[in-house]
Amino acid sequence: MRIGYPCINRRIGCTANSTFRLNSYSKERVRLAVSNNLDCLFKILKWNSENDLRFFRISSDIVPFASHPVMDVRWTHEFKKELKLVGHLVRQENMRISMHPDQFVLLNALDKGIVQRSIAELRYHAEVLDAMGIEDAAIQIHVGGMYGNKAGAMDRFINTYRRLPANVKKRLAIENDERLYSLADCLAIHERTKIPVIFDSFHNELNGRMPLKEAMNKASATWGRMPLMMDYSSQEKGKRPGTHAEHIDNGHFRKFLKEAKGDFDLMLEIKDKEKSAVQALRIAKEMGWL
DNA sequence: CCATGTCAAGGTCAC
DNA sequence: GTGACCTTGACATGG
Repeated sequence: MRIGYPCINRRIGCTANSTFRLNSYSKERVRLAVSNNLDCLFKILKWNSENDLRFFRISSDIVPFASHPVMDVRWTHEFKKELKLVGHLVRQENMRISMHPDQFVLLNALDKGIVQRSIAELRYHAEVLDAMGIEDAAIQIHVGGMYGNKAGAMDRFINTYRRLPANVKKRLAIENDERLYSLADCLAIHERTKIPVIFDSFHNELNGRMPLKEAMNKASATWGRMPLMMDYSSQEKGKRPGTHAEHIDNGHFRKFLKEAKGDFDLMLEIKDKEKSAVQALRIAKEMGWL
């Protein structure tokens, strides 16, 4: 099992997701941001490997505005060396990588323009991973909207998926969300497409509520010989249901690990990031998971 | 220098 | 049909 956290490290004093306003766009701003982001990403991954955290989500802001028409920097070319360096470290330290384009990527939108922009955004994510030479990372997305007809929306998702470029397709994974598409829905899409399903245990508690063992078994089966990729969180007390915890809830986490089964990599979607990840790692080691 | 409003992109739900 | 909310840090501006 590998344990990790998404995008941001609060301890080492740099960020790999710096961006700027579209209004302030210039070639120089892009170069400055990308240079800073790649430099910091390398430092974070280095810190992670030294702390035995071997799962990390690279921020979609690593190259700001990459899929926007305004982009006019050939960043894959200009930062070739730095991108390769990251990939080298990832392979050397046996780390697993994911990326998670946000809510604007909707492969099943009714509007063709939205679908086109979504595909462009996915292409960008695949280009980052191509340039790093990381073939087996996941680009994780949700199924999308319902548009008043879930079956139709799922059909549209599948049809668009089939037309995606190969470098996107080989990395795309879908994740159950907390309101619209449950794990069962994602598994149904897997049946028709073979897309791997990332299991989010917190979302499953809010939507679907498939028993944990069954959920993990079924999601695992979608990954073939690769370990299941999982997102984990717990409810922040006193906040709207669905709010991610500020700190890891030790009791909840131990209970989860007691029930969990199989070979999986775990991403802690908890707000204090590497702090909780370090603690989770300690607990998992205590309980004999690694 | 600090406080506050704002940020590429969409969808859903309550009213 | 309109506005709040999702979710989040940090950019950017105005005082």
